[in-house]
Amino acid sequence: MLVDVDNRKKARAGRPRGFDAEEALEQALIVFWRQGYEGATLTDLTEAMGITRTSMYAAFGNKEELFRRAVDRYTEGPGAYVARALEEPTARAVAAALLNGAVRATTRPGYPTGCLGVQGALATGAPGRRAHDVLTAWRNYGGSCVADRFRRAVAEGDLPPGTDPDRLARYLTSVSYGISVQAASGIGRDDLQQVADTMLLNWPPATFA
Amino acid sequence: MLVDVDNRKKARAGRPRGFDAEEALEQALIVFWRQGYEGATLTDLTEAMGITRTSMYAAFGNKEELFRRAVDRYTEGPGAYVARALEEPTARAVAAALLNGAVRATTRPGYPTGCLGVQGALATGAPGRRAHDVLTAWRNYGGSCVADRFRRAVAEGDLPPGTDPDRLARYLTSVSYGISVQAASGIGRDDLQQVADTMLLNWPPATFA
DNA sequence: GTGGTACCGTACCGATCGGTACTGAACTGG
DNA sequence: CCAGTTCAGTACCGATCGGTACGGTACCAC
Repeated sequence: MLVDVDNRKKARAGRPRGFDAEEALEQALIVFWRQGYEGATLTDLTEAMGITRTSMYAAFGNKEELFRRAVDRYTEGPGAYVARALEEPTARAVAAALLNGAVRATTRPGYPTGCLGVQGALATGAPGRRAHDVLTAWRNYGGSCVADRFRRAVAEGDLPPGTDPDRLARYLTSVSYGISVQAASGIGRDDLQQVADTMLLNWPPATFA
Repeated sequence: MLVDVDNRKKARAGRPRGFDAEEALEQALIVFWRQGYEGATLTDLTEAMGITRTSMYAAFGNKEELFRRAVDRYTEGPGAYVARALEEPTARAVAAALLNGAVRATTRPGYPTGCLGVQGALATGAPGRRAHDVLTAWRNYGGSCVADRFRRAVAEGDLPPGTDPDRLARYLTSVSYGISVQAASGIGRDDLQQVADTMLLNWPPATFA
């Protein structure tokens, strides 16, 4: 496969693509989000994307690659609150942004409830193993970023000395994932916000060894 | 279909069943647990159960019914800690039993990681909708039982007056579901126990307003 | 024994799975 | 214009999906 080094506006030879790949990916993302990797069939996906199977395979490779691309888009779109949260100036603000962001992202009107990173491929058969691994890595990477952020907070005196940043990060992300599961169960935004608020009211939690 | 009113030891006419239905159900439970409803094929299930498709359909009806039976067995087996937790004498003991039970059940050696009730059918396509609904109801029922237990605790003065039992239950179950997701991500038992311990160290959480 | 009944295994069902070969059509560079 | 390239739609691929028809077998009541 030739690498398209110059992928700017310069028109390539041949018939130009007849659909917006980003918009199509957005629709695929929504299907994966609502139905999970295994529950989303090629027919479901391409119908939502408004293109044929052939066009999908030409543009994205295969179902697995499409899923990967959808996860990337999710990370930069509905899941972007995570990266933004990590840039907050204090550990408390990080926790608040993460929890409030989770509540909003998992109950966004017009979008599926819950979190793609949680429900996209939590338990799968053999054909979905790759997707499962992708999301497991996605979750664990996110958790490690939070841990790193808290490590810095401890070093900066922003968190009590002796705080275990890994433990605190795991606790925080657990609540975040719990919110996602509750959202997928149909719990409303206000009730989930109470969960987030409850955690923030008790922040930072005692964690003495 | 005739209802088998007298299903006790009295031998029915015809050739007796050549396998242990309970043991077969246990194996099916494990497959559903690890692969989810949609990810578990009839071939996966029957091979694990050690019986043919015909025997499975004769004994359990169809895949959906088998899943329901597996969920029931899960509730009475690995998930029995929930019912036991609700019988603890204090709200704190309830929370401790629930969290410790979740940690142990989701990281049981020889069993799949995570919780069947969470990962069995969190996001599905149309064919898995029933399974999805079954587990959503399962989770919400469990949550309502915890809320009822906390309502009693408030009435008994076991929790601070003004405590919102629904809110507290949602918070607790969220952490429990979060533990399940983390377990499915491969987080080990010790690390998950820290999550449970962290919550218990901060119990009961402040929930004013 | 004999008839009736339920279990078991094979072999198969239509439908759908993810993925592709092939045929034109639409465009660019020369 | 023409040659070369890429896109799109149809029609199809083998494999597998959940589910079943059917014939043989093992057991019970009588």
